[in-house]
Amino acid sequence: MPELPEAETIRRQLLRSVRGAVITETRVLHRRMTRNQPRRPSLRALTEGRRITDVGRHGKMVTLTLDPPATLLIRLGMSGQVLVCRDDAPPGDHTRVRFRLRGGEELRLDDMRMFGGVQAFPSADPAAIPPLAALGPDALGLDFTREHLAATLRKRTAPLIALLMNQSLVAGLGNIYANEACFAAGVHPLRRGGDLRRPDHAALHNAVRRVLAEAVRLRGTSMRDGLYRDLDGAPGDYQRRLRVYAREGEPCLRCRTPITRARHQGRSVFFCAKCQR
DNA sequence: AGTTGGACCTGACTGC
DNA sequence: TGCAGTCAGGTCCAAC
Repeated sequence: MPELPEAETIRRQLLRSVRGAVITETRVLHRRMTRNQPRRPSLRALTEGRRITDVGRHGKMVTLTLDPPATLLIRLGMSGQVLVCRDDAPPGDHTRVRFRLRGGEELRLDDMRMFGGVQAFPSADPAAIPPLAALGPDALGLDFTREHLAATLRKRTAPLIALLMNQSLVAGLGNIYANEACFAAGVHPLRRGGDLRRPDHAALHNAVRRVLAEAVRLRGTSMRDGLYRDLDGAPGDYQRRLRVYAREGEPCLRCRTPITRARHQGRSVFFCAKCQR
């Protein structure tokens, strides 16, 4: 599932493969993918004829900086896949948006479930791009400090797992890494945010960074449903390192207690009832 | 303002 | 074999 590590893997590969390329033609194969784009300026007007000068990321969002100045925002949703291929390669069943590049290549967004999307803005300044400005600090960025985490959780009554996945508080965590970070910190994911104490903040902050950094190193997590693939079509390797996610009933790797699965707001929450308090 | 629950979306899987 | 039901989850929106 595309969370920060998967988005970062794609960002790095895009940087190598499309930086410097000029978009010559933009085609939207399914309208849902551009549901957030205003009629004017249109996606086409903001992308065609512009050069990709940089590829960035904030949380789970991938940004292509264009020249003349504009920004193309890519959200992977839960089944989004970015591909770079020849522009004459036939589109797949789930190919949704195609950006033809000068020189015969093409940047594509495939997305079976269409929770993802693309949106372009007439500025290269992140502060001028509302979806980016609404995000909290990137979970691997310098602004995500232990103090920020503590202030964020203070007085909150929602469960920790929900707060960690709230992108306006800290950007980059989805269900998999939020569950893994809670385990690594030894904190129960359903505790109210405001109930955490200073040692919890320190452990959790440390755990978030450690888990995400390791997942980036292993190029993300690909579960059995096979939805996440990188730019080359290769799966990530972090699924081998999962310690609680999707391990209901299996022994905790620290204490052998069977992992518990609970439900919160329709999402699965995984934890060790003995190691996480 | 913070929190909660449903809707969106499609393919894989399960049980009868 | 076929079909209905369930599950997965990022994000947005309405309701409390």
